[in-house]
This record gives sequence, C-alpha cells and structure tokens, in this order.
Amino acid sequence: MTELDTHGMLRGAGLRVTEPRRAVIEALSGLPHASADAVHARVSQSLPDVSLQTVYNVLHDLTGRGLARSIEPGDHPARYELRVGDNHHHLVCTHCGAIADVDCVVGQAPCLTPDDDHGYAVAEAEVTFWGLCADCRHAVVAPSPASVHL
Amino acid sequence: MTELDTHGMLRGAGLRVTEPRRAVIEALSGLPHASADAVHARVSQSLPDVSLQTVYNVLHDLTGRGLARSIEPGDHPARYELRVGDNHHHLVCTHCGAIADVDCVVGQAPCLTPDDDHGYAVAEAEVTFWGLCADCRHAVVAPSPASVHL
DNA sequence: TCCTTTTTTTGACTTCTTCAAATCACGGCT
DNA sequence: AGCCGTGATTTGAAGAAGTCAAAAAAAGGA
Repeated sequence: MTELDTHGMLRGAGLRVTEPRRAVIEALSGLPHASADAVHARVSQSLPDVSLQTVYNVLHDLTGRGLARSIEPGDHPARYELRVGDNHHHLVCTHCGAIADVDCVVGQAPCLTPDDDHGYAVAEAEVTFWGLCADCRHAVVAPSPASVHL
Repeated sequence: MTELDTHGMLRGAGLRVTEPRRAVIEALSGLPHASADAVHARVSQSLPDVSLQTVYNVLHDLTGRGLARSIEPGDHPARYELRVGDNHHHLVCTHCGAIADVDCVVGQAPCLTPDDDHGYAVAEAEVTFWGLCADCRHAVVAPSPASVHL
C-alpha cells in the first residue's frame, strides 16, 4: 500500500498544510469519485468542525493546483478524484450517479482530434460511458411492478 | 432548406400539437445548442406569454420522446439540440460554454466499448472536447492586462 | 359540440454551489 | 522561540438552474 504523503502533495503544490486539507485528500483517497457532501461526511468523522464550505474551498484549491480532478456528470452533483494526468475515462450510472474508472480505451489518446475543430483550441477530450451500474440493474430493471414483493 | 414539419414531428411522437411546442422546435431549429433560457427568449418573440416553465416542460417532453437531445456540459446550464440519433459529439468552450458539433471522429462508434465495463450495462458513449472557442481565444488569451486598450 | 385527458400557468421550493466579511492559524523571518 | 503577514476557515447569506404541485386552459376524439 502506498503511503499517502499529504504534506508533500500540499507543499509541492504551494499550499499550506492544514488538517482540513490533509483530511480531504485522505477522504478522496479512500473514496474515489466522492461528492463534496460525501467528502464532508468522511472528513467529519475525524474533524467534526470542518464546514462543508471548507470542503468546497479545499476541493477547489486541489483541482486548481492539479492535485485533484472534478467530474461533473450531467445533472448529478460534481465528484472528485485524485487520479490526475493519466488519461482515463468514466462509466457513469444514469440512475444513481455511481462512477467507475475506465482506462483509456483506444490506445493512449482516444478520439483526441476532431477532424474539424471549428476554430477551438482543443485542450482535452473527455469520454463518458453512460449506463446502469450493477446495483441499479437489479434494483431498477429486474423488479417489474408486478413482481415486487415486500 | 428542409421544411420543418413540427406538426408531424409532434403527432408522430404521440404529443399534442400546441403553439408553445411548435415554437420551441422552431427555436431549436434556428438555435442549435440553445439553453432553456435562450429557447424561452426566442419563443417569447412570437409567443410572449409562454412561460419558462413551459419551455422546460416541452424540452423535457421532446427529449423523452427522442425528438431532441440535451447536452449537459460540466457546470454550464443544459443545452438542447434537434440532431438526434446520428452519433455526433461536441466541442465545448471552457470559457463561454459555446458548443459546436463534431461528426464522429474515429469511424462510426468511437471508443464505444470500454475493455472493462465493471458490470455496467453501457448504453451510450459520449465524447466531449473541451477548449477555447475562437471568440474566447481572442477575448481571453490575446489581451494581456497591459495590452488592453479601452 | 362535448368531454376527457393533456398542457400550461403560477408560484413556491430544492439542491448544489458560490460569495463575502470576520476570525483564525500556518510558517517564513528575526 | 515568538511575531506577523498572508492565506485558510467559518459563518451566514445568496445565487443559478431546475423541479414540484395544484389550478386553469386547451387539444382533439366521439
């Protein structure tokens, strides 16, 4: 198991080392693809006084310095991950919003060049796979109205 | 120029034909990638009493019946388009949210199969290219603080 | 034309996220 | 080791986008 060097990460990015920030990084490490709320809940276990606003601030700082990445799937709340810079994509559950990682599908830079860029300076290509996660397949598809038994 | 058969589209989808609905489809036809607000503004030119809520209702109905598609780019408000079922993707401006169409990049179904689907029933692959549109490149990048002249 | 069902309106409300001012604390410096 | 300035956190309020719900209006089949 790789030791998580929160101190080094923060200082390396030019950020001050504080308990809330270390706790957010640790939360994200244990909960990849967590929402701000989920991070807050996790952080609150060890630091009950950290506010949700602080979690938002920290997540904003981390993403701004490249230590974290935010994923904003459709109309689901934003989620955050520490995996950055390795060009991977996401499976998103249309029902519950759960997210899973997908390593780059076609070689290393899939679909990275549109044939016509319409004058845009393209910086990044993002691939999102939409579907039902295993849990929701069972919960949503399987029990038809008539077959549900409580 | 193809004539827009709003009546046929609606009836074909099992929806009643109403002025607000025809107007929304026409707005979308003239403004591809319009937000609900933009559609409402356009519709208001001919039908000033149509509420924003109605526009939301209509857009919801149209997307539900497959007549329109909604695009939800990151933290920008949702946008809508009539082009459906032709597997194209989008260039989104990170600064202003402008959207341009990109025809399918790699063959016909790019990156459509993740090697590991993590138990998800994948229904769709969405590719989004992020970058600066031509206007924003000039507005944001070009004028450095010192070189701006009012 | 009448009647049922679908649409539209109105207005309040939810959720996620950001803004702003005041307080607090990290950490470079002496 | 202690001070101080800048950067971090808290608090509380506000904002944007979209949804919910009940009542009024209109579409279109009989």
